[in-house]
Amino acid sequence: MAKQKSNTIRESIIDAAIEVFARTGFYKAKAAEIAGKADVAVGTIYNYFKNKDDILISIFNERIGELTKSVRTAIEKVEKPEEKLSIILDSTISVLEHDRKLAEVITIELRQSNKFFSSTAIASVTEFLDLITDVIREGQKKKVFRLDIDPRFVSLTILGTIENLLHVWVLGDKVPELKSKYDISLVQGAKNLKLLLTRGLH
Amino acid sequence: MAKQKSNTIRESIIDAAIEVFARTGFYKAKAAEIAGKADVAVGTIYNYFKNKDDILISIFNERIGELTKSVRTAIEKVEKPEEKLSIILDSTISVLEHDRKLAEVITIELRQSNKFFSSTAIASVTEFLDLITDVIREGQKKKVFRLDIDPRFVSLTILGTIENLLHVWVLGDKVPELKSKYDISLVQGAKNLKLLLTRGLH
Amino acid sequence: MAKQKSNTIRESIIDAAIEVFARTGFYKAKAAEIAGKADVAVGTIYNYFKNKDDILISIFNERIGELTKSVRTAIEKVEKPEEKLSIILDSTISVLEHDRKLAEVITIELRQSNKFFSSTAIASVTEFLDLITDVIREGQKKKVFRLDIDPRFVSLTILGTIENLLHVWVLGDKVPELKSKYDISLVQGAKNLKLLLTRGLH
Amino acid sequence: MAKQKSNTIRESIIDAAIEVFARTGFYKAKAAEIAGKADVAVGTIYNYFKNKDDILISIFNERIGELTKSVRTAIEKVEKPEEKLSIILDSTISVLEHDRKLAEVITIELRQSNKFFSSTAIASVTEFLDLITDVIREGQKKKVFRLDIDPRFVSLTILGTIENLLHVWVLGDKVPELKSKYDISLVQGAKNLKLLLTRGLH
DNA sequence: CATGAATGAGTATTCATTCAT
DNA sequence: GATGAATGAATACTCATTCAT
Repeated sequence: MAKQKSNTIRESIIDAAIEVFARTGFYKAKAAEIAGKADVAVGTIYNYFKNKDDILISIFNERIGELTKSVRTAIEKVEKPEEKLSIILDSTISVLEHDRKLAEVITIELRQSNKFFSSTAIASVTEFLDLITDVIREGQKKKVFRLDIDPRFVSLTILGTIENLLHVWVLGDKVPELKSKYDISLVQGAKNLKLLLTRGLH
Repeated sequence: MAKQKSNTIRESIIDAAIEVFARTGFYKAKAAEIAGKADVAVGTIYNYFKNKDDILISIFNERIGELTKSVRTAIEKVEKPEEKLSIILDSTISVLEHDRKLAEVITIELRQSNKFFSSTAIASVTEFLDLITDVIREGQKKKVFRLDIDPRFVSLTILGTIENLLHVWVLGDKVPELKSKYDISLVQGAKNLKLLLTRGLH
Repeated sequence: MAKQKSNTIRESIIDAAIEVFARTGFYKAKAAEIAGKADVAVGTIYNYFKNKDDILISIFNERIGELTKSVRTAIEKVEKPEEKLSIILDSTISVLEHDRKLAEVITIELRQSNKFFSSTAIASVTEFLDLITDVIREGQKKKVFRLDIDPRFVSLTILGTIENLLHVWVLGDKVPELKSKYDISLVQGAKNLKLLLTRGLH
Repeated sequence: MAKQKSNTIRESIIDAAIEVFARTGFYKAKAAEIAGKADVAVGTIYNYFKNKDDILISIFNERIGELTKSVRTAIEKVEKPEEKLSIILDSTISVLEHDRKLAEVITIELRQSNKFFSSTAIASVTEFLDLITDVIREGQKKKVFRLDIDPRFVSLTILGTIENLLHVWVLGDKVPELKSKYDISLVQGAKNLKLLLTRGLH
C-alpha cells in the first residue's frame, strides 16, 4: 500500500517532468514547476530522485526500456526476420505516436544532460539497437538478408531515421518552414523505411 | 588590415567556442573559458557575438553552410543522380572526418540551444536536406530511382544515418561499451549506406 | 509562528536595506551586503522581494504609509484646520527626527530607482499630499484660509520645505560647508514654516 | 579657433548628456549613447570630461551657475527686496520653463551621482540659496520683512517649492495620476508662491 | 515520508574607461 | 586632438538542493 502510493507519486513526478522537459528543455526546466505539476512539494522530488539528471535518465531508461521490452515481446512469436523488422518499426512508431511528449523528450532533450553519457542510459539505447542488430544478423544467417551490409549499421540507420522523423514531427509546430517542406507522418515514414529496407537489404 | 584582424579575432573565438562546447557542453560552457582559449578579454566576445546562443548558431550556420556549399560544388559537374548521391555521401563524410570538433559540435551540442529552432540555423539544415532531396527527385524524374519512395524521406534517412555514425564515432572515447559494440568508421558507414541505397532506391 | 518568523526576516532585510541604501546609495548598494547585514543568505532576499527596486519601493510605501497614517490619526479629533495643519507639521517632523535612516532614504535615495515613478510609490506621496490639500480646502471652505491660493500648491510647498530641511539635516555630516551655513534643526524649521503659513494663508 | 571648435564639441557633449540623462537616468545613461547623440567618438568624451560623474557635475555647476548669475544680474538694478524676490522667482521659473531637459536633469537626476555631494556642485546650490537668503536678510534689515523668520529657512522653502513644482511638471507625462491631481503650471506656482510669501513674510 | 523556506554557489553580460593608432 | 576596438571588473539574480520540522 505504501509502495503503491510511492509509485503513484513517483509516476506523477515523472509525468510532470516529461511535460516540463518537453516544453521548457532540460536545462531550463525548474524543479519547482515539476513539483507544482506533480502536485507535490519540491523536496518530495528528492525523495524519489537523486537530482534533476536522475529524473531525465530515469525517464529515458524506463520508457525506452518499456519500448524495447514491448517490441521484443511483439516479435517473439514471429519467425521471419523480415516480418520481425516490420513489427519493430510499426510498434516503435506506434508507441511514440501515441506519446508525443515522450517523443519530444527523447528527441530533443535527451542529449542535454551532461551526465547522460556516463550513465546507464547508454545501455538502454544499446539494448534497442541490439534488438535490431540481432534481427538483421539472424536474417543474414538465414540468407534472407544480404551479407555485405553490417547489421550494426542497419540499426543505426533505422534509429537515425526514426529520430529525424520524430524531430520533424515534434518540431512541426515550432518551425513552420520545416513543417511545410518536410512534413512526413510517422506512419508514412515507417512505410517508406520498410520499402527502402525491403529492397535495400535483399 | 583592421578587417583582417577582426576576422582573426572572430575566428579564434569561434575556434575556442567549438572546442569548449564540444568538451563541456553548451550549457556548461563558460564565456570566460572561451575567452581564455581565444586569448581575448571576456568582453571582446560580446563585440562579435550577441550572446552564447549566437556563437553556437553562428558556428552551425557557417560550418554547415560551408559543408553544403562544398558538397554542392562537388556534384555540379556530375550528371548521373546515383553518382551525385555517392559524391554527397563521400564529401560529407570526408569533411567531417577531418574536422572532428565540428562533428562533435554538430552531433552533441547542436540541440542544446533553446533558441536554435527559432533561428536561421534551421535553414542551414534544410538547405542540406534539400540538396539531397533534389538529387533524389531528379533521379525519379529520370527514372533511375523508384517512384514509390518519398525523396524527402530519403534525405531524412541519410541525415539520420550520418548523425548516428558521427554520434558513435564521437562518443567512442567516452563510452567504451558503445565503441566496442558499434564501432563503425565513417568510411565504412558511408560504404554501407551506399550499398543500402543503391539497391533500396532502385 | 512561521508567519512571525517570516515577518522578522522581512523586517531585518528592510532594516539592513535602509542602512545600506542610506550609506551607499541605491545603485551602489550590493545585495550581498544587505544580506550580510540582515544575517540571511543572498537568495533569501529574493524570497521576500522581487528585486532591488522592490525593496526600495517597499520601504518607501510602508514607511511613508505609516507616517501618513499616524498623521491622519493625529488630526482626527481636531476641529480647526489651522490646528490640523500645525499637527501635521509637528507629527511629521517628530517621526522623521526619530528615524534618521528613514529620513536619509526618503531624502537621498528615493529618486534613484528608475521604476519608482511607475510604481505604487507615487500613490504614497500623493496620499500624503492629499492629506494636506484636504485640510487647506477645508480651511478655505470655512473661510479661515484665503481663497486665492491653490491648496495643492500649499501641499507642494510644505512637502518641498520638509524635504529640504531633511536634506540639509541629513547632509550635515557629509558636507560641513553646507552645515555651517544652513544648519536649521527640523524643529526650528517646523516652527518657521508655521509662522510663514499662519500669516501667509490668512 | 581650436578653442572655438573644442568648445563646440564640449557643448554638444553636454547637450547630448542632458538629453540622455533626462530620459534614461544618470546610472543607466550610456557613454556610447551620449557620444552618438553628440556625434563624436566615445573616447572624445574623455578628452573633455574626467568621467561620467564629471559630466553631470559640470552640467549642474555650469547651468545652475548661469541661472544664479542671470538672476543676480536681473536684481542688481532693483532696490526693493520684495521686488527682488519677485524677480528671482520669475526669472528662475522662466529659465527652467524654457529648458525642460535641464529641469529634468536638475530635478530627477541630480542626486544620482554618488560623487555629487563631495563635489563643487554643492557650492552651486549654496550660491543660489545664498542669493535668496541675502535678499531676505536685506529685507529684514530694511524692516520690510518680518524678523522672526530665519532667512535661510525661507530660501529652503523657495527652493523646495520650485523643486516640487518642477517635479510634478516633469513627471506629468510619465505619471498621469499625479498630473491629473497636481498639475500646476510653473507660472501658476510662482504666482502662488508670491502670494504666500507676500503676506507670510510681512 | 512530505514539506517548503533557506541556502549560496555560480556566471552571463554590461559598459565605463583606456590607449594604440 | 579624435577615434573606437579591446578591456575586465563588477554583480544582481536564479534555482537545484538541503534539512529542520
